[in-house]
Amino acid sequence: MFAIGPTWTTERIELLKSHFEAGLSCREIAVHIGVSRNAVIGKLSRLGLTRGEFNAEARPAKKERASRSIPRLQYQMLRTVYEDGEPVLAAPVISEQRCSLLELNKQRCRWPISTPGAEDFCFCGNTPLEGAPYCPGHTRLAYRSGSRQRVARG
DNA sequence: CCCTGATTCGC
DNA sequence: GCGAATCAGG
Repeated sequence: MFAIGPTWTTERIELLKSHFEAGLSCREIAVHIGVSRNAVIGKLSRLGLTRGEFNAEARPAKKERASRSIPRLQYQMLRTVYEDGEPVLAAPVISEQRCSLLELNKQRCRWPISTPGAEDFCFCGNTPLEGAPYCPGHTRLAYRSGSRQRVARG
């Protein structure tokens, strides 16, 4: 396949901004592009596209960060090493009704089927849940509630 | 308890 | 500059 050298290419950045402006969460953007959530946030911050960047201030140091203190960090790390042990993989959700942005409607799952450098920017287009922007399968992935997206299930 | 956003540090 | 780690809030 195509070996991706540079992490953030122009297409990747455009995709990042597109999804960011589309209202997608950093985690969703990350999983869509194929990078980590922090990578997306880091790049966004570097690009100056942070969502809380209205004023160039108003948030210097609300409570002062006591250097590298390790208060409740341990439990988070334990959770990570116990639960997470594998990278996030794309979901094998069957999207036969893929559609373009123009064809995207309320009756279409708006899951960005986009590849870094792909010419065919499409969406899932499946029937979404009531009140949900994604279809049941993608909703499960987008909002990993109840069970994590660990195992990929069709 | 889990997730999301933003900042900071290390490479 | 990129990514992971860390902190803080919802």
